[in-house]
Amino acid sequence: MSFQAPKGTFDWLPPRSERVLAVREALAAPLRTAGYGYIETPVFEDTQLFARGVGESTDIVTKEMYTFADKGGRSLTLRPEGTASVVRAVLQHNLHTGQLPVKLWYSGSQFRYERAQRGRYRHFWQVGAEALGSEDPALDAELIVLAARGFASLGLKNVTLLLNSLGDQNCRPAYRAALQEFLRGLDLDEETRARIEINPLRVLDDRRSEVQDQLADAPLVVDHLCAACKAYHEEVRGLLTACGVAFTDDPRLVRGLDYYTRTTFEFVHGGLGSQSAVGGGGRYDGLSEMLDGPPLPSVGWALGVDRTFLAMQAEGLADDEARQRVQVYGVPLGDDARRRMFLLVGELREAGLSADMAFGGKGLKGAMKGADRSGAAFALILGERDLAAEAVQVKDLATAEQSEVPLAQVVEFLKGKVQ
RNA sequence: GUGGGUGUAGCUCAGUUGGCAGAGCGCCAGGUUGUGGUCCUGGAUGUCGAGGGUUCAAGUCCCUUCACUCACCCCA
Repeated sequence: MSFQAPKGTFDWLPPRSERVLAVREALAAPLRTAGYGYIETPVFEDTQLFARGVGESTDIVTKEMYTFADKGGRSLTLRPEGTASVVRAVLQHNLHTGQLPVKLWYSGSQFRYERAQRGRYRHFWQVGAEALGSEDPALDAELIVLAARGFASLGLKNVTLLLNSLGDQNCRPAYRAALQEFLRGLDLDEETRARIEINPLRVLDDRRSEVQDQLADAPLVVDHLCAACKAYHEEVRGLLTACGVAFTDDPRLVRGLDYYTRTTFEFVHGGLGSQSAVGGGGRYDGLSEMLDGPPLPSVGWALGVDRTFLAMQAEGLADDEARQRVQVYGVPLGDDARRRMFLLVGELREAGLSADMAFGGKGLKGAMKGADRSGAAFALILGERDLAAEAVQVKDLATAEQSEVPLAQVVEFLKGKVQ
């Protein structure tokens, strides 16, 4: 085997792929009921969009982007996340000049150049939602509730919601300074010391115990929120509680992208190997301006499709048993019968039944095996004798009962039997 | 970018002090020349990841390399 999927990528194969498709649909379904419109944006964008939107100091931008030059010399990057693209599209097409908020959802591939491990790949899939142009705690709460509904609809029981507020341009600078002062006094490696100056909040997110052990007395954002941010955060918390959505306050939750303000949240699960997040998001009131747009306070999230599937596997919700692929399976004997069966299978499909047939000139036994493996409820056996009689043998594969049905009536006959 | 583990049949994996390349599952065929699932019988499939070295002899020992995987960093 000379070719294989590129490093850090993988293929979804049946029957698992069908379940992943269903996961994607289930995560998106609540958004459709809440007035979110579907948006598709290019898989690649101007590199600067992500550099400015995601943040120059983030790991995503400094080392995880798939960046390449096209034949025109433009620097393009495969999207590492969806929000920057959506904001760019909204600004480009002036969607924000209509009624606000603009509510959009998307679903698709994302790319990050990382060392792959369980739950973390170079090519992965997200379902995302964004509500742009409105500063309303109910909108933050709505999105969180919709995500929680999506996970719940898949049967997931062990998804936990972590919630925090990062403050805004009024209160964050003072907090940031206080945190920096604290962090500078710690014993940290060079890379982390550099991070203190660029994005000190992310030091709080470090999972290494030698770092965490020193952070016990670190100043927390919650203690530095201004009155407006505090009130906003309380409102979000109150709405979630009223909706019956459980959450855990996590004052250390900061997330890795630079654009977040106020509300941040993460849905975590224990079944993802060393990863924990199945989804996450937050408010990004300043992003539009970073991308040369007008002030456009917004909130959004992205849920990891493949990570959600891992979580389902961990909870025993993703059995690999093959499903029924078709309802009816044709078993032709001989060339004349094969031509007639080809037409019959087409008629069945036109009539709304799913149907397949044996291909490749298999013998009867092999064709019957095919019928069995297709999961079909009925096999249609057609040989020379049946053609002469203008009839087909209809075999119930569960009971092994077989009856002869005139070819002219078999479609109606099966419509009555199946479903 | 850094560290650990693993590479043998389509899949999951055995393979002893270096001595004929194996099992289970799957696949194909036959038992049944017009009947699947169960059962019985038979069959095919290998660059033992790749390259080099030691040896009479290497899947096994040594070196190099590649891939996969898990973990760190970080994140969905």
